[in-house]
Amino acid sequence: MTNPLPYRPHNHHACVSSAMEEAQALCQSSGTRLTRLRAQVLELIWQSHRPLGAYDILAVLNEQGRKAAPPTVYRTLDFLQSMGLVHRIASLNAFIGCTQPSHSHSGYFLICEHCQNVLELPADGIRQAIHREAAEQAFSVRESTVEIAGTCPACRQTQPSKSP
Amino acid sequence: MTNPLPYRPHNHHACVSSAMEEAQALCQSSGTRLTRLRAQVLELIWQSHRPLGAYDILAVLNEQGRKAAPPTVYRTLDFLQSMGLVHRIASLNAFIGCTQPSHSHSGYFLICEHCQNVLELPADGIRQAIHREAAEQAFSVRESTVEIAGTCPACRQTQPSKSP
DNA sequence: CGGATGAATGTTATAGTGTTGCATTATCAT
DNA sequence: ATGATAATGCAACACTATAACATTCATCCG
Repeated sequence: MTNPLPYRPHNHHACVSSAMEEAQALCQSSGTRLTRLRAQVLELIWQSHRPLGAYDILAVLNEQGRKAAPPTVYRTLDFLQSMGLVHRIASLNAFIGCTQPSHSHSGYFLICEHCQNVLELPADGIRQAIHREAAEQAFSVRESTVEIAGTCPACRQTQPSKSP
Repeated sequence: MTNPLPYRPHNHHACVSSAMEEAQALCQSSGTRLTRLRAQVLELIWQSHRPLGAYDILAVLNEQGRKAAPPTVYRTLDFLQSMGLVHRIASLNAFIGCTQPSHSHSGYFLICEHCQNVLELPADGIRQAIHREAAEQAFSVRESTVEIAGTCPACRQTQPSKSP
């Protein structure tokens, strides 16, 4: 029904393993530990290019034989977020792997409402616009949430129109 | 402790009543009904320039003698949102009055993490940047969520620095 | 007026999301 | 090894939101 891969085609296996390697390196250099649980959760998230809910992750962990309860998942997600390895998408109550974990940044997302794929944007233009508008209000920005819902190019072709 | 008024000073009573009048007019012209309950909820929201949770609203309604349960509040909020009279702030699970109900638009918000006041921006610059970046990805935008958390000018003066 | 109709609200129950607090286990440096 | 610290297990709970059905309210038409 919906495509498990992002609409921008790529080698998914390579994409996951390179993300895992990058995560490992990041944790080493920061003196934190990418434990088995954390790696497991990160990999789950990366295997899906669409956002996963905390309870989705929980269910998979339990299928995999680990006895996990909600706090386990949320703590793990907190860690991964603090490392910049995953982002939380507030409008979906869900989590997605960060494509640029090395750079500290807020996430800017294009969310397809048809196939649920999410594309993370570098979004320098948006960031600049935000800081410009904030500056006009003398507001100092800590973090910005930008979540753009709509239709990705692939789905627009498949479902070209909804007009009556 | 925290200031119940927005950091941009204004005549709050007038601001609330003009919002209520505008809401009344909007509903009349669209053939919908601004019932007592709906007006009550909208006024509650407007009286606070900070976002209110659905259960905050519920509590006040019950204090005011109405026997309300969650669906009552959520349905009312759905109506007010569909009229563009209030916005939901996803990152806070809370609701705030819309300052431009006549224009259809997404909300762009500056959220002060210290005093909880929220300022809604017209944000043409941000909107343009979003559409430009989306267009580059051939993504068609339906709705965008922009929620900028940080410190408002008033709070920056009060709590000038958190650096050690 | 009075009944029919549809919109709005009341009511009960439940689903979904996230947190607190404390017990236990694993890891690491001495 | 041992003691300190980080990570995970576990139980209970708080907060946010929706489903399904019953009742009340407003309006329109005869």
